Amino acid sequence: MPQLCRARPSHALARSARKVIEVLGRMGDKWTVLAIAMLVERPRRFNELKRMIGGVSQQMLTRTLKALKREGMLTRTVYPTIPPQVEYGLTELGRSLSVPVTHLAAWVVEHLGEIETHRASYDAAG
Amino acid sequence: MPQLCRARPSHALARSARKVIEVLGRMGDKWTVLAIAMLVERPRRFNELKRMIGGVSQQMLTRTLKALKREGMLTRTVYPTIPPQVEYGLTELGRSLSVPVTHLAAWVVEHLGEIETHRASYDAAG
DNA sequence: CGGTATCCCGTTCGATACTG
DNA sequence: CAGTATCGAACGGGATACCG
Repeated sequence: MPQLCRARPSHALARSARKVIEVLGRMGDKWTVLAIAMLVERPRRFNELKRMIGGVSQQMLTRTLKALKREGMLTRTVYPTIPPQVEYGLTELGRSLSVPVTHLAAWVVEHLGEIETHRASYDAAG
Repeated sequence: MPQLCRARPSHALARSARKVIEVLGRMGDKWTVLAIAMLVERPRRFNELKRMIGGVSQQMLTRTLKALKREGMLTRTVYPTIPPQVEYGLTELGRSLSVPVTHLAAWVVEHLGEIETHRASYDAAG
């Protein structure tokens, strides 16, 4: 693990900063994390994902999946049936990413109450 | 830890999804992660952070720090000297967040080459 | 079914200038 | 030094309609 937790962690991060935040930015892409999370269990079809996530437009889901495929996070398998089927699944890279992402998501879930308390008191009093 | 890695992880995530992705979105906020990373070592002053991060506008850094303060991730200490000094430091909450964030950043650093390879071949051939 | 194309609005963000 | 104010440019992202 390229030293991030070593002597001067900030510098190690700063060095690869641009590229890292770019990829990290994708995690913030509203749907990326959810899409990955939905696929941890098993591969799923397009509309299946759309239903599960809920509130995502067809276009945004398409964009998200395409971006993830571009980065080698998931596979896209087309079954030339009628009507056509397209199945998305995590690659090994995507599966490996899902680990730290899940941990981060777990942290958020765990501390959500605390965060909202802070927000409330900040907004109320400053 | 509200079950995220249990039987049906996707559903557990989907339930708190909206709020989680909102907070997770902040991680994607271009500079949030970097700001947190820069403060892991020790508290720092505004322009010190600005210099370290590099490429961030004064306004965006202000916004980022304000948002993080609002969520209780960091403290803001004003020393009424002339010229004024303002020091930012991680709270316990922020420090606890820095753990999974650092892991995720480490994952990105570790797999950056792989990701870029995928992107290149995707862009070249499709 | 699983997309792509088009339009259009709100927000984001950088640059610049000004304040305490 | 550490902000706030204001202004455009760029982008994200929804709605809709159409294609293979």
